[in-house]
Amino acid sequence: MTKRTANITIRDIAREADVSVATVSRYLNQNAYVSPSLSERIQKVMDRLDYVPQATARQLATSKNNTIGLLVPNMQNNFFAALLAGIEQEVSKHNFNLLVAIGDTNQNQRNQFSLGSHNTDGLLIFADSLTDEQIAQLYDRQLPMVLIHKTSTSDLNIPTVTIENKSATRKLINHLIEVHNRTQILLVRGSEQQEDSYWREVGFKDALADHDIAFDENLTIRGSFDRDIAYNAMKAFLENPTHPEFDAVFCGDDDAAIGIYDALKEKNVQIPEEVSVVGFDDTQIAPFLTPPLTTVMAPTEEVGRSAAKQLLCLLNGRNPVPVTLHATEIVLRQSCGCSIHENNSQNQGGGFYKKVNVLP
Amino acid sequence: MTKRTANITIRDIAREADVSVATVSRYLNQNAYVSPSLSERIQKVMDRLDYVPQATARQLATSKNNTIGLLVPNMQNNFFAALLAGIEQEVSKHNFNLLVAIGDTNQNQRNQFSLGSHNTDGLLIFADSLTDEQIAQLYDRQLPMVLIHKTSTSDLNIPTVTIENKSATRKLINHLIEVHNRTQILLVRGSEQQEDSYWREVGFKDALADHDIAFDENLTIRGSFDRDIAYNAMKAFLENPTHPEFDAVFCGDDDAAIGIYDALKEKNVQIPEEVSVVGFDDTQIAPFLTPPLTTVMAPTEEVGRSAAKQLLCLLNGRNPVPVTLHATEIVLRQSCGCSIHENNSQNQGGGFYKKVNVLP
DNA sequence: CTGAAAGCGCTTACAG
DNA sequence: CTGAAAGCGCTTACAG
Repeated sequence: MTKRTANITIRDIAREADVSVATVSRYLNQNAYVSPSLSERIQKVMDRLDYVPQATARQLATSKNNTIGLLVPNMQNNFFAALLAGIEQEVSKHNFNLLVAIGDTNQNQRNQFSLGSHNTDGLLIFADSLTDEQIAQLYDRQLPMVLIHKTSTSDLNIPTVTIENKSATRKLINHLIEVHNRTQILLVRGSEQQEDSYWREVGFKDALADHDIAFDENLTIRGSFDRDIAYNAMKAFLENPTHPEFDAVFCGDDDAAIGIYDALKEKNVQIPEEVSVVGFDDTQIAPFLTPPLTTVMAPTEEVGRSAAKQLLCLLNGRNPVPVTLHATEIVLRQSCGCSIHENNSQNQGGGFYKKVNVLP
Repeated sequence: MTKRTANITIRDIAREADVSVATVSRYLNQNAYVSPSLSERIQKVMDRLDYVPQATARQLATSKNNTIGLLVPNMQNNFFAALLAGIEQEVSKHNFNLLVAIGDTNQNQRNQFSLGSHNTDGLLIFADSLTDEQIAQLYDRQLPMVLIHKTSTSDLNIPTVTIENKSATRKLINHLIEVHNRTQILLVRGSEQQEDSYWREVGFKDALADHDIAFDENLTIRGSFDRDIAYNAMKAFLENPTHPEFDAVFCGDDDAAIGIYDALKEKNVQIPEEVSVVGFDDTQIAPFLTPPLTTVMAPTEEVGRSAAKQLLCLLNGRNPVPVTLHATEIVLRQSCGCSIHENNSQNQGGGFYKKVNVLP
């Protein structure tokens, strides 16, 4: 066992500098005037002894952890890295630490979360990492929280940071209908609890309604935001001899789109000539699919940053914004049927717009 | 300020259950026999008061943080999510917490790291997140550490978990030479400090030597493991009217390959007809490039898991493996010139081998 | 401006 | 098997 050498403590510093521990503490935290001569003596000793204050002791004394926790359901989906990057940036800027837990993994027997008020000052909760009951439980314990891509049930008062799903989807589907004359659009549903799926579906239906197209339950499949599930669902759909005709697919998200592409290609369905395909998120991979995926750009890193900001707000006793809704924009690439007149077909990973020439 | 309600403590439990705090503590930690009747009383009170032990107090008393820290230089590169997933999995399995810090962000004035013995029991350090001096400094403080994709300087004794770079690269380049008759292969160098780059370059040279091809310094460019840097370097190379001819590019890693693709396509260089391109890592994006990228599969999630394992080993006083070298394998897709006889060209994100038909 | 002392909420020898 | 008490390393009223 790597026994840690007896730590040098604030008491050692105090003794060597011939001051009280209180003074050392004050110098350390810069929260009270300490005379220059003492300051200098203290600093010298700290340098000499290579002193680092013990976070735990400070936390216990102040009952602040200086740490926030992030809870995500898994790490599959492509945009997690972006979310984390945004969060970490903001969190470390304010000298907080970031504890990360992946929901799936932490199904403790005792229904006790690995992250909570015992080890964090507050939690960032992504989508359905936690059930509503679990969230309510933490809320009862007064744990500061911010929800990401999910709004809190109406009786609770938890700030939310999410993206505009509905109108972007509507615009995207309208593009399919108006520009590419698609009318039989297959909807790949996300998981039911997922709020993003819900609003995307609403936007989808709005677009149909805009053009007096009846929503057809037969033109839906259950896909979740998962590549393989989407692949299998699409495959099953295509292999059903009585499946209705369709001329486009709205995938729910980009990861699902990957599975949809595979299933379609396997059956030699041409994208976009026979069937337009569109996704949502504009993850890193979208511009690299063949054909490049038309989708909706979600500013995920920004979402991460602003969620962290809201939580920090809460921790500082300032009033957070109840709902932060980040704007999204459709990104036209070729999978909808649009064509491109530049030849550097890949140099735009970041979700930038392309100069497109719309072809019906 | 969301004042936390006065916490219920072990003392409350003890009082209500009419036992001593020592007994509650023992029951909590299951580290000494507590009679069934007391146990029951304690459990009841804990349930009733909804008690959660305060991690900080426990940490201070035991001088264990039950937390390990992960340091990464940035989050750009695609494989970070996989690494993190592997680490979190292992760490949470052992009921440890995971603190994440991104190196770039934390350049504190005082040369004090946000992660260290003051808030973690040990550190997982990815590649060159820290300088050798910084590592040495932490080592002096006896902080348990494991290096990932980097070996420790010979005077220190820090376990390393990394991948086999050299022989895989050699095999990859030999494939280019032997199967596709490439002889003028451009080397896109990674950053100098990066050990992966170093060994890949050695493997590259070995392959040339295998075929008595002289290594040509003019056939190298400085690329780093970064898409944009690689793009610009490749572009500059191509625009130099006196640039030497080349018939293949070894990109250093997959991210760089993306930039190389862009630069090549911009100049209408056909991949792989005119120039073969190969990468390293087999990140999620590799099979989706056009043409799909031939590369080397690095088991990143596994690397994460095993790094965490070694650190946990260290923390438990058991002897860690000094160097864990994970095997890698070349993955043939089309960018080298191989062709494929299946039509589902994308349904293999995970880095599986394809059934390939080798064409010279 | 500085210090002595109590306290944060646990754990763990030491007794019995 | 259980309890009383000291201690982990800080912070922060309270005095002076």
